Amino acid sequence: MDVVSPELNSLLPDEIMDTEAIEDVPHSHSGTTATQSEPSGDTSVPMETDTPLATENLTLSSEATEHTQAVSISTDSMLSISSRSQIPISISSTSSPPLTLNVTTSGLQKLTAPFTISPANHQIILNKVASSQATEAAKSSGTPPQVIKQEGQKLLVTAIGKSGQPIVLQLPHTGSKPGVSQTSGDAKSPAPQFKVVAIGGRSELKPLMGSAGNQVTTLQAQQLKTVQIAKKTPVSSAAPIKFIITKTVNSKGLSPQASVPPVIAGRVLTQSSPVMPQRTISLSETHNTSIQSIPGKKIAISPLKTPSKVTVVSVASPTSNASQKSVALPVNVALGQQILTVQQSTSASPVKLATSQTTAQNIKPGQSVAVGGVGSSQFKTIIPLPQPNVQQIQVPGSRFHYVRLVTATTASSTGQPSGPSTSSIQTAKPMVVSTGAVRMSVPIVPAQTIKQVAPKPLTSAAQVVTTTQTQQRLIMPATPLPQIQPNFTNLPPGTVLAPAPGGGNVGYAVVPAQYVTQLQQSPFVTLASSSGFPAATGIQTQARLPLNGYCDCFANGEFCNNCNCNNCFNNLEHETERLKAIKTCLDRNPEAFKPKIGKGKEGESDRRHSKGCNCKRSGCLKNYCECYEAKIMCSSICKCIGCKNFEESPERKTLMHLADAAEVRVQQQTAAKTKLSSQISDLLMRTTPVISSGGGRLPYTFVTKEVLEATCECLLEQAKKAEQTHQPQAEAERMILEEFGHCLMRIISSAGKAKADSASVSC
DNA sequence: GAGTTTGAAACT
DNA sequence: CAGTTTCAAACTC
Repeated sequence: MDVVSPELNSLLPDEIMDTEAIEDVPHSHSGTTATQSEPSGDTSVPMETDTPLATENLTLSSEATEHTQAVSISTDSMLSISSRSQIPISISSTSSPPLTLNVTTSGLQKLTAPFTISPANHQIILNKVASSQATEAAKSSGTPPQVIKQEGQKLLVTAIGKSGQPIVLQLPHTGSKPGVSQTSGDAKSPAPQFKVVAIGGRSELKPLMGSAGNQVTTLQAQQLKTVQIAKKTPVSSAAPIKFIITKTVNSKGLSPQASVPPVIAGRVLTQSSPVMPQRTISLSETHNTSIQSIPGKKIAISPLKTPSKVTVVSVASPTSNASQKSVALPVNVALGQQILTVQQSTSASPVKLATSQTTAQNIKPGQSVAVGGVGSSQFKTIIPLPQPNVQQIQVPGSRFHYVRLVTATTASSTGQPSGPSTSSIQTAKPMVVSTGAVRMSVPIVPAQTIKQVAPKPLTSAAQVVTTTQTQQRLIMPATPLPQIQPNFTNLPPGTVLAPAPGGGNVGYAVVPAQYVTQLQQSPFVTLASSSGFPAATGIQTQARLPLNGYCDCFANGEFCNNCNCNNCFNNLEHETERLKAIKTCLDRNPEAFKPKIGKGKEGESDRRHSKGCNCKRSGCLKNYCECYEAKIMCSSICKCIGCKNFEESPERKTLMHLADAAEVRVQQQTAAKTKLSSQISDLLMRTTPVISSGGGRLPYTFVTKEVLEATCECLLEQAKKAEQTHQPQAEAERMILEEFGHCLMRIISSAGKAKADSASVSC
C-alpha cells in the first residue's frame, strides 16, 4: 500500500473529502454534559488553521459513574476539567497567558494550576495549587478529599507544537486507591513536578514552580493522573489548536471487570451518548494502582500531533485466554469538528491484551478496546462490514482503500449500543476548531501499524473496526509517519478495548494516527509477539496465508471481491490479518503497494516499469513480462535476458504489427457483429407486432396462401390463354413468366403500400 | 479444461 | 545479494 501523498489526497473524490459532516459536527449534540462555547459564529475553521489562544475554549466535564469517568473540557479562555469520578479533574485556564488550570475532583479535590500557554512553543506551564474551596467542597460532600501527593499524581499536559512534539505535563499521582485521601497540590508540600514530554521522542522534565526533582517516568503513567493536551501550534498558518487530555488515575481497588478507564485520543468537540451516562472526555482516565495486578486495565493513548486524525487499529486477542475481562464502555471521541465515537463492546468474551515485555513497567495485562462502527459513507464503493458501523471504502481507480468512520451529526440518535458508560469529549468550538474545508482523509493504515497490536489468534476471528457516531471520516495512513516517532515508552501503552460485539476474539486499539508509527517501533509490539501468545505464531503463519504478494488484489492494495481465491483473507473479515500482512509486505518492500508502472527518467518513455522486469525466456514479448503486459518497452533498469522488447526490435515490431492487425480484425468483427445484431434486432422488432396481433402472419409476408393461389391461377390462366391461341411452348413460357412478373410486381406494390399504411398507423 | 511455461514475489 | 521455492497468471494443446 502506498502512502497517499497530499497531491493524491487532494485528488480523492469529493465524497471522500467531504467535510460537510465535519462542519456540522460541532454544533448541537444533545445530551452532552460538557459545556460548549462558541465565541464566534464562524463555523468553518480549517483543521490545520491555528486558532488564537485567546479564543480557545476547552471544557472538560465528566460524570463518572462508579468506575466510569466523564470528563468534559470547556475552555472559554478557561480550561477546566471536571470529573465526578473518584479522581475527577477540572482544569480551567484563562485564555490569555498565563492560564489557570483547575483540577477539581467532584468537589473533593480542586487543583488550581495557573499555567501559561505559549503560542510560540505551545508549552503549557502548569502550576498545581491546592484549592481550599475544593477541599471544603469535598468535606461538604462527605467524601474524603483526595490528596494529591507531590510525587503521587502527575498531570500530563501535552502540547504539540508545530514541530510535532507535544509537551506533556505530568501531574504526579500516588498509587493510592481511589477514594484515598490525597493531598492536593499542597503548597507546603514540595511542588509537583511536571514533566514535559515531547512526543517526538524528546522528553524533558521541567519542574514547575521551582519544584525539584521528582522525575516522572512515563512508565509510571499508569499510576499517574495524566492530562495531555495537544495543541497545534499557532505558528502554522492553518493549524487549529488541538487538545488531547488523558487522565490516568489509580483504581487499585477496582475490580478489573468493573471499570475500564475510558481511553480517548484525539480532539473532542462534542459529546453525546444517548443511552449511557455521558462522559465527555478529551482525555482518558485510568485508575490503576498496580498496573500489572489488574487485568483489563486500559491504557490511555496519548495525544496526537494532529488529534483530528485517529487511527483505529484492530487488535487480535487470543481466544483461549479468559483472564482478560472486556469492559464495555462506549467512548465518544470528538475530534475537532469530527466526532469519533468509540464503543466498547459488552462482549463477555475475554480478551487478552498485548503488552510490551521490554519494559516491565509498561506491561499491562489486559487491555481491551471496543471500537464502534463507522457510519455511512458516500464513497463510490462501500463495503459493508460485519459490524454495522464499519465501512470499507473502495474508490474505483484508486489503489487505496479507505476506512471511513462517520457518524450522524446527532450522535445520540444513532442508537449506540448501550454500554456501561460513555465517554466523550466536548470542546469549545474555537478550540476545536477549525472550521473550514478540512481534509481529514489519510491513506488507510499501513501494515506497519500492525505490529504494534497484539498478535492475532490463529482462529481467524472476524476483525471489526467499528466506530459509531463519528461524523469524522477516519482514513488511516497507508504508510508510516516517519516524521512522528514519539517515544512511546513515555506514553501509556496502547489502549486495547474489549472486542466489539460480534467481533469474536478480536480486540481493538484506538490509536492516534501519529502513534501508529510509535506503536510500530514500540517494544510493545515486539514483546507482544514474543510474549508467548498463541498469536505470536499466528503472525508468522499469516504471512503464508493468502495475504501475500501472489494475490493481485492484495498486491494492488485492494480487497478481494468476486475472486476465486480460496481461504481468502484479503477482506474485512480478516482485516487484522490483512493489516499485518500489509505491514509485512511493506517491511519487506516499502514499494510493494506502489504502482509498478511509473514515470521514467528524463528522456525516457513516459511510462516504465518501476523495478524492471526479469524475464529470461519470454524475450519480454509475452504477457509474462510485466513491461510487455503494460505495453511499454523494457528500460535500462530491466534485468531481462534476451530482451526483444525495445524500440528497434524487429520481433517487437512484427509482434506489434500482428497485434495491431489482430486488433483491427477484432474490431472489424466486432463491428460486423454489432451491425448484424442490430439488423436482426430491428427485424425482430418489426415482426413482433404482427405476431402478437394474431393470425400468425408476418406483416410483410405477402406471399400468403391466397396470394399463391391467386398467382397460380393467373399463371394457369395465362397458360390456358397461350394454349388456346396455339402459341409455341417457348412463347407460352414467356407469357407465363411475364404474368409471374406482373404478379410479383403487384405483390411488391401491395407490400409497399401496406408498409406505408403500417407506418402511418404507428405514427 | 488440463497441463505446461513463465516470472514475480517470497523465502532462505 | 544471490539462489531457491512458491505461486498464480499466461500460455499451449
